[in-house]
Amino acid sequence: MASRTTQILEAAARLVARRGVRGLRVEELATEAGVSTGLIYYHFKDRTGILRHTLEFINDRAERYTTSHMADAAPLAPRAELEEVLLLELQDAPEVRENSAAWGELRASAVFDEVLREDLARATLVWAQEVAALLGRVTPMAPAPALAAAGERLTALLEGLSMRWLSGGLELGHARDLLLGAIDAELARLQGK
Amino acid sequence: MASRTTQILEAAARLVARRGVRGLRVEELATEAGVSTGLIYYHFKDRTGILRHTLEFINDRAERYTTSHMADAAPLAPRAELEEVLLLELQDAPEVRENSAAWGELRASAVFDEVLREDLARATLVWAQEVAALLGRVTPMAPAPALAAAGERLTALLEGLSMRWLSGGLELGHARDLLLGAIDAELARLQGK
DNA sequence: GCATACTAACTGAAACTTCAGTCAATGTGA
DNA sequence: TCACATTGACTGAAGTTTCAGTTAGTATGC
Repeated sequence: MASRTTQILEAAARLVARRGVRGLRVEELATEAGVSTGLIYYHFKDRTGILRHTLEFINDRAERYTTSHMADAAPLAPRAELEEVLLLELQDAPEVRENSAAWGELRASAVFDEVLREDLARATLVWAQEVAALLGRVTPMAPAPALAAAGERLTALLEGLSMRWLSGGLELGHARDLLLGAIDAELARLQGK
Repeated sequence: MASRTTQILEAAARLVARRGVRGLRVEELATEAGVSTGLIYYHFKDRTGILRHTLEFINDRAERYTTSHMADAAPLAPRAELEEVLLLELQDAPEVRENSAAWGELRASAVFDEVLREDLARATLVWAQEVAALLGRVTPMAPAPALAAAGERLTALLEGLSMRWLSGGLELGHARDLLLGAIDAELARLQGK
């Protein structure tokens, strides 16, 4: 059984995905988590603290479901693995959608909230580096800075596509095709150079 | 001279860019617009109404802003023009920053607000098509669907980079380099095919 | 009996909304 | 031309609501 803290964070992630960071009310969070408002403040310093931990939680959860695939029986070819890791974020599974929505909200909120920035920037960096590492396994001869740049571009693109998908401007399948095209373009560039 | 309603909406757009949708205070809006709080409610039903009209206003302005640029008949080489149009959104000028921030807020809000979606999707489409047209002038032999896809990718990437820039996770110069790299990759792909 | 976990009820400030009333401009009838 | 009536734009303060955060007190396990 999940700890109280986890239970609250799960509810927060759910709520952020449903109502947005802007729409997250502490009292509503308490109801969603099935606890009192006081308990929220017992476990978290303040609303911003809730948000910061929610971001961390979402990030950990995303990492878990991306890396858990890596433990699968069949070891994939580097490129297939790269594609799978990136496409994982573009699926209509409730948890994935929730993660993407919450991530987008936190990104948008960080524009106006200093406190969220550092954690977000670090998480983004780690993510981009992971993608860069995967790219490196596909094109081992490519120089590190080029890999890093490609990793940043692919993750930034994925965020952009994800927002369009969630805001209803882009079909999921089309978003996936666009992302695959970008992977193709980046790899061609890395190999050609 | 702008009408009172427009004057209020301009102030609201400014404030949304500065403080975010959640940070928009009616009293602060009144001050920014140089009117009384009462007048806000004389012209708009309630806070939600202000927001709805403001986002619509931003959306219209963004659409006008991009398309008016094409009328310049700038004597630039196709590729230079393409780069200029895209890099326009990544500048530290107050007006650009305001537009980008407001657009990001609009995009994020649309995830939770049905009403905003349709207009947003249309503006996005127009923008992506404009970029596709510019790409087509650089690589006239490229098939239309490939151009359209590249236009969608570049604009989505730009949105993603813009958000990272505004949320403090990316230096402006680096964002510009990344975008130029993506243009390079897309053009290489269009020509190579 | 002490620490940890937890709740219900409450507080205060911030912010949304309303409203009674002012003001300038524009009819309108004699 | 002048007095009076009407209207739309507008103000600022009072009224009301919302919400993050607090507190006092209770249960539970060690």
